[in-house]
Amino acid sequence: MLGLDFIRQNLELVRQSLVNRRSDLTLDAFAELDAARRRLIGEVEQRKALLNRISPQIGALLKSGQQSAADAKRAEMRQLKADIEALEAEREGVERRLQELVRVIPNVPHASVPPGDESANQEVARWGAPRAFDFEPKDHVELGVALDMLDLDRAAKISGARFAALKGLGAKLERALINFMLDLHLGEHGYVEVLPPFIVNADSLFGTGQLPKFEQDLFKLTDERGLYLIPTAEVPVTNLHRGELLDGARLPIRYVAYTPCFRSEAGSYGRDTRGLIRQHQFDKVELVAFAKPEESYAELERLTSHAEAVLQRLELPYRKVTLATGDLGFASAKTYDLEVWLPSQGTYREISSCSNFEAFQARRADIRFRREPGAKPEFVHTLNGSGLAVGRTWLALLENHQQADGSVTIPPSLRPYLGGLAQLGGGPRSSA
RNA sequence: GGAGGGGUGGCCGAGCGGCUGAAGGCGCAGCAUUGGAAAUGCUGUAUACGGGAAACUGUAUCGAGGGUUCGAAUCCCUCCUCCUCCGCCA
Repeated sequence: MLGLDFIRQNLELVRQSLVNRRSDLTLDAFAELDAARRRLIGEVEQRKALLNRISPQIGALLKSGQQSAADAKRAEMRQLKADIEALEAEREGVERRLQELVRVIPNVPHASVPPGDESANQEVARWGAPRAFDFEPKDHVELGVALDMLDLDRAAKISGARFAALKGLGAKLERALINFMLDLHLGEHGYVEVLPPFIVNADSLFGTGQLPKFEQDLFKLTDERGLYLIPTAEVPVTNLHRGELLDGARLPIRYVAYTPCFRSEAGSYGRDTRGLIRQHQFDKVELVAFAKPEESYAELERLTSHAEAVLQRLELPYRKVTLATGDLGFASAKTYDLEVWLPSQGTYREISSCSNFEAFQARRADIRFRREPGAKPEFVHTLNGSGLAVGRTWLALLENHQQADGSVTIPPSLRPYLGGLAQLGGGPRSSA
C-alpha cells in the first residue's frame, strides 16, 4: 500500500507506474476523494473540539445547581452530535471509497526496473551451461516414475489433479533438499530459522498484499474463522512482526523458513499440466529480510546471491532475470527471478523469485523501526525470496543430472543429506 | 468442551465516570557531578490523522467493534486474544 501523502505528492509518478505495469486502474477519483476526506475531517474535528469544551461546563453547572442552564447546554450538545453524526457518515463513505482505491494500487517499480511487459524482462547473469547430452534426455516424470520416486496417478486418486506423491528415494530427496537449503542459509548466510503456522488469518494476507485482490489464488478454509492455507512462507514470516516497532540496531533481521505452500492455481488451467512444475501443494524454503530503507537494495542483491548459492552447489545451470514493470508482482518494487535450465523443455524456468517490497508491505502490516532512541518510527523495508522452491529443485536435479541409463548423479554437496548416496538408480543396485 | 482470571505507553505496572494522554518504575536521551566511569541528581521521552512556513494547534487512540451518558481507560453488550484449573487428545 502506498501512503496517501505519497500518492498526493507523486500523482504523476503513480499514474505512470500503473501504465508501466499494464494496469487498467485509474486515479481519476483520487484527488477529489482525498480532498473531500480532509475537508470532512476538519469539519468533524472542529465540532468535536466544541463538544469537548462544552462538556465540562455542564458538569460545573450541575455541581453549582444551575439545572436550567445545564439543560440548555445539553440541548446544544444534542444538536452538535447530530451534525457530527451526519458528517461522520459522509466521511466514512468517502474514506471507504478511497481505501478501496488505494488498497488495490500496486507498488511503484524501482527506477532500475525495465519498463514493458514480460518480453522486456532483462537477463542480468547466467551461471553454468546447459549440458550437451549424447542421448535423448528424459523429463522428470519419466525419470521419477522409472526410479519409483514419484507417483502422480495415485496422488490424483487421493487428491485430484496437480498433486504428487513422492516415494522412497523421491521422498528422501525432497527431505534432503529441504535440510540442505536450511543448513546452508543458517550456517553460512546467517539467517534465523522459523517454522511458522501454515494457516493464517485475513489480516496477515492483507499485510503482505495477497488480499484483497488475489483471494482467488488461495485455499480458504470453510470453518467460518476466515482462515487460509499459506501460499508462501512470506505471509506468516513477514507478518511475524506485524504491528511491531523494531529496534533499528537489530536490523537487518533475516529469517529462513521451510513450509509447504498451497495455491489454487485458478486461471492456470492447461498450463504446466505435466509433472511437478505447477502443483497445488509444494515445499519451499523461503528467505525473508527486514532492512533499513537505505540498505534494502544491497540486501536484495545479498538475498538473491544466497538463493543462487543453492543452485550453484547443486550444479544446476540458471540465469538471473530482472522482471520488467509489467511482469512485476503487485507488492514488489523490484524482483529478480532465478530460472533453472530444464533439459526436457529446452528452456529456463522460474525456481526462485527475490523481491524488495520497500515499505509497501510494511505500511499495510504496520511494521516500523526506530533508528535510534528518541527518533521517529519509520517503516522498514521488507524483502523475500525463494531459496529455493523445493519441488522444482527436485525435478531440475533429476533432469540435469540424469545419465543415459536413467540413473541420476547426486552432486557432492547434497550427498551427506542422502546418507552418502552418489547416485539414484542404475548400477548394481537397480540391476539386482 | 466446562470453570475462572487478564489484555493500559518501547517494556513493566497503577487507575475503575469529569481534575487522566494517562501515576510510579524500567529503558532511552540530554545536562550536572567525575581524572574517567559507576552510583546519584535534574530535565526530557507515545502514535496516527488534520490545520499551520514555523512556533504551535485540533481530533482520535488504554485488545477490536458497538451501546449508555452532557462526559467512558473506568459502566453495559458482542467479538478477538492470553493465562490458570478440569476434561479430551497428537
